[in-house]
Order: sequence, then C-alpha cells, then structure tokens
Amino acid sequence: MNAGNKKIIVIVGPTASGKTGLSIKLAKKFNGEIISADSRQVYKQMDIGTAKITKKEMEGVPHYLLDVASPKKKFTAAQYRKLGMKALNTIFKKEKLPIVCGGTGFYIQALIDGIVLPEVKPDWKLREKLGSKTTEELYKILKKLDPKRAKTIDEDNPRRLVRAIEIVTLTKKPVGEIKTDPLPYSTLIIGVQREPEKLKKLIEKRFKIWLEQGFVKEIKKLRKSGISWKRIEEFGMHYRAFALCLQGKITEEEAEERSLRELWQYTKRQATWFKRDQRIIWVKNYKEAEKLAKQF
RNA sequence: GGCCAGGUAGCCAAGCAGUAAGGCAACAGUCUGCAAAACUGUUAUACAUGGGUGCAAUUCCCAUCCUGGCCU
Repeated sequence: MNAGNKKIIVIVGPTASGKTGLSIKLAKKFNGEIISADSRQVYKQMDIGTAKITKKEMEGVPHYLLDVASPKKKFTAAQYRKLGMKALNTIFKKEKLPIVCGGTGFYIQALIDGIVLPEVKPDWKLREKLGSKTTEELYKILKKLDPKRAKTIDEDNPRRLVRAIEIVTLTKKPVGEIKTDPLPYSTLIIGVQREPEKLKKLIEKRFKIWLEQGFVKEIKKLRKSGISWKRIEEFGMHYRAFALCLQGKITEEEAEERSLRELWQYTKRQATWFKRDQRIIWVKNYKEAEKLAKQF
C-alpha cells in the first residue's frame, strides 16, 4: 500500500492538560475524526473517572476506541493496535484526517511505530501458579522458555515476567526479537505543554468535578455489575483509592489524598515517557497547534 | 495535681552504649505483549531541651518542656 501522502495528527500530553478540547477544535478545523489513545477509556462503564468525552462534547466529531471493551476483561496494547489500525483505515476511507489523542504513550507507540504482536489472553490458572514464585524464579523460567526475551526484559519486574512467560506458554513459541512495522503515513505529533503548578491545579479541579459528578457511584456500579474489588483496584489511581475506601480499608479523606497524589505521580511518569520522543512538538495553546497543523 | 507511655528526616517507624534499619512522600528514570500498571535509582548535617555518669550516650540517670492515656 503506497500511502505516502496520507497524514495523521497525534496529540499527546499529561492528564488534565486539555488534549480533548484541543482535539475537537483541530478535528473541526481540519475535517478530522478522533482515535482515543487511553488505556482506561477503552472500557465501558468507566466514564467519570477516566474523563471520557461526552456525546455533547464531541460536537458531532466521530470518536474511535472508546467503550470498546468490558471492564471485566483485560484490554491490551496488542488489541489497541489492532483496533486502532482498523479505525485509521475507516477514517482514511472517508477521506478524513485521523487525530490520535491520548495520554497512554505505550498505546500510541504500539499504533504509530507498529509493534507487531499476536494477541494473548491472560491465563488465570498459569498466573495463579506463577503468583507464588519469586522474581528470580520467574526470570529463570523465562530464560528457559524464551532466552531472547529474557535478555531484554526488566528482570526485577514480576508483572512483566509473568506476562512474558504467559505469552511463550500460550503461543508455544518464543518470540525473541520484536518486529516493528511503522505506519507508512506521515505523522505530526503535538504535545500539550503545561506549567507544573498549573497542571497540579487543573488536576485538583477536575478531580473535584469527578466527585461531584458521582465518581464514587460509578465505582459502586462497577462492583454491582459483578466486577471484583481486586479488578477495580487494578485500574489504579483514584479507582484503586476509592475501591479501598468503599471496602472500609481507608478513610474517605485518605482516598482523596491518595488519588490526587497518584494522579500527580502519573503525570510525571507521562512526562518521562514523552520526554524521550524527539518527534513531539510541544505547544502551549490551540493557536500554536493550529499553526503546526496548517503547515503540516 | 498523681501515675504510666512516648518524643528519631515532611510523615510513619526500628534500634537502645561504639554516631541510626525500613516504609511512605519528594526527585530522577525504565518501558517494543497486562502500561492510569509494574519496576529501578537518588536524596535528607532525623535521635525534644539542659545537665550528669561513662573512654564513648540516640541508647543509662536526673530535671525541664511537649504529646497521648489513665487516675483524683
């Protein structure tokens, strides 16, 4: 497929920086459609706490990769890439401009830089078996099963070791080196920049709004629909904090404190991630972004 | 007022004669198959104050101040 003149705009940035608003403006201006790149907004029933855009806020701009998975199941970067590619093709067919927008750097990388990987579902029995092993033991197991993967993996990270073992065990073949298949389109990556102090305030403000909108209720609903506390805790940050609170393990005050703190820590992790990507052009407002997009 | 317990880095907390674990936070970073996850590294002239006894005290003794609990 020769698609050299096809273009994609990507918008990245820390949480609460205003990516969503920017993406809508750009989409309207340049006849675009939006592909969300957010590892939590893919789940149904998780709207308030993920700051998912509402129908009204979309202003008629089509969105992809929202509400594509059940929170009961695990969604992975591999699935994201698959669905993302599909969305890209759909948008191109309509001769519109795809705008990938989100804060999950890994998903964006999976899509744009094209990490090729088969989908592997979690194997709970295997995980249970591996659960009691030490990191060292896990590493040894992986080394035996897939020496190449063992070479590059972070050997102190049990989470990744388990997943790697799961993958070899289920696919029955070592993957070894990972292939990449970058998209053949030209991409403009815009980063939304915010002063740290300002960002902190934006996070706080948005968090308060979540609470007013019934974030706690949202969690209760998740629980009622049969999702375990453990699973809800896995969603991290404020989902974890309030899940603990509703179980009576921490006070409401602690939950709020913890949420805010973790939200801020997340922001910093995102910054660390995006810092490495030299392709990102950082902007402070919509005007700058529009200018870039025009040139592009 | 009396008795008891305790005062160790921003917070929690171990040690209790040879100058001080750990956890959280903070800061930095990793990431190519769970990524709002998981993991790594770095940082702090921290032992309430004043005396005393020791070669040596954060550690023992005395006093003072503060905090918590109990009693009157």
